[in-house]
Amino acid sequence: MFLYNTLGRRKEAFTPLRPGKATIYVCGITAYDLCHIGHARSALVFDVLVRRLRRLGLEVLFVRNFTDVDDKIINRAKQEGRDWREVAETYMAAFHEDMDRLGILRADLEPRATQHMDGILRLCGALVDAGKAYPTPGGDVYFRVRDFPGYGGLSGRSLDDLLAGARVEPGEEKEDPLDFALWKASKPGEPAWESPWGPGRPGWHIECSAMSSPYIPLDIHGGGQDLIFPHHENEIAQTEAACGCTLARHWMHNGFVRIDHEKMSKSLGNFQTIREVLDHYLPETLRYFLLSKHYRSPVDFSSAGMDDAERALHRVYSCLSDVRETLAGKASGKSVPLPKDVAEEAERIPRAFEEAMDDDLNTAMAMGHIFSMVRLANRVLETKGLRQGLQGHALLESFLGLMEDWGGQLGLFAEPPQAFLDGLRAIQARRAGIDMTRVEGLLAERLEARQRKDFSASDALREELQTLGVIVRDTPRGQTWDIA
RNA sequence: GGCGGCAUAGCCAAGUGGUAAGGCAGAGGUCUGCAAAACCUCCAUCUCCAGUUCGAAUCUGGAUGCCGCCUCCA
Repeated sequence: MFLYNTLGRRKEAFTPLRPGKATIYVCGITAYDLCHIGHARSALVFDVLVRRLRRLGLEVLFVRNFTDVDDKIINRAKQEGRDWREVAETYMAAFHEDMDRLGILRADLEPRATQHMDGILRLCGALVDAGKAYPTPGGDVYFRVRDFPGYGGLSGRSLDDLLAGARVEPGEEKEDPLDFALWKASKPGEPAWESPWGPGRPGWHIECSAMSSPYIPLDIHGGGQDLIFPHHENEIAQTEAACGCTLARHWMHNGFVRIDHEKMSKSLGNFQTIREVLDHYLPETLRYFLLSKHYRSPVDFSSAGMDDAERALHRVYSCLSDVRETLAGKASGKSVPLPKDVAEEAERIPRAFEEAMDDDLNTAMAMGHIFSMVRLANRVLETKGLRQGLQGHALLESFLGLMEDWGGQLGLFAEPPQAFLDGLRAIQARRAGIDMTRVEGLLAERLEARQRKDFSASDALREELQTLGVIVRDTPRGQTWDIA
């Protein structure tokens, strides 16, 4: 499998340090608010990575932390007059709830910063003892950036570049503007832990160093692209300065979700929470939407894009439904050879899917192969002789197997097809504000008209339904419908 | 100002040297009582300019536009 490594900025063959095992650490959220779609994307990318590596037979240890003590949490707690711990608990629970709905697998370990204070203090102490960090009279501890030779390696910046943008906040007692805080003295009323430098709390970066240190060297360390600098750069400096070894061999960073061409973020206020989106769309639609682009590219979130995703999913699930129905019916048992191109495609596509997934997790391309497979299945379904014949039947059987495998890797297509299609119609109807009682009445009327073979009445009803936004379809098994 | 990324059809989106996957939308056809779905066919030379090469969307240089990081951020 080839993965793009931010360290070195190129695709590299991924070979875990210990054969057959992979250790992955991904930066999770700071628990101070509801998650938005950007968080969903990050979680999703690494969810698919883990699924893929497991599918390849690797034993994966997947760690995703929670930052549960931080300025933002403290501020939120102050605003709401709540305890900061309660705020953190609330939003960690919300994270789980939202991610579970999106079918994102739970991490094997979910360390929290507050549970790792010993490790954090040990790490700070070791860095201070080694002269790589220093306490200030005010009780802060800073990391000496200039003493760490590789600093800037991940983000591709030189110390001079960084100096131009560096600034010192009033009240900070840094030796050098580049230095960053490992430990912050607490103000009265703020969460505080005892330390050799007085009561304080950890800086953001050191938390991750402490939480990941039991597992280093990591095979893969991941997060959003906005974490490359300074978070991951600092994490590398702290961990590697303290232990003298490599923090992670492979760094993966997902691209942003944008709205109107701008990064979706809390500070810009242009975000949509996962919950808001799931009020209007099925979780699988969001999942499909996000996976239909490559994980390193930015993706523009829009309702038009989500509507497209719905139609695409509809196509897949309709096909799955038709295939299942055909397989449940009778087969002729006759040998009816597949058209040559169908047979060849059926041979080629599964390989192509694997290649796409192994090429830096190219889910967008993999999705293309899935649709090519769907077309093949539909072609077989198209002709009676073919779908009931031995070879066609076998192809449809293997199609279902492949879709289960592929869907399992992407976290898609796992619903019973009819249930999915029903759910899709329901949410679309709700979104369009369609009066379902009325629709059902008209559908019943039309059914009767058709039984009477009164086609003009039936067609009139179909038109009426159409103006309501409902498309009616007549199939060998009767009348079915969809939201336009 | 420093560093980095992106620019592919009406929309979304793959494709890193060999002549443009896939989805949505559109046109024509098959099927259908008529439709719809499905299937078949059609629909781009890849922002611009200049190079390298037998050959470039893919490499190099330049231009233009957009975005990100440099401050909390997935």
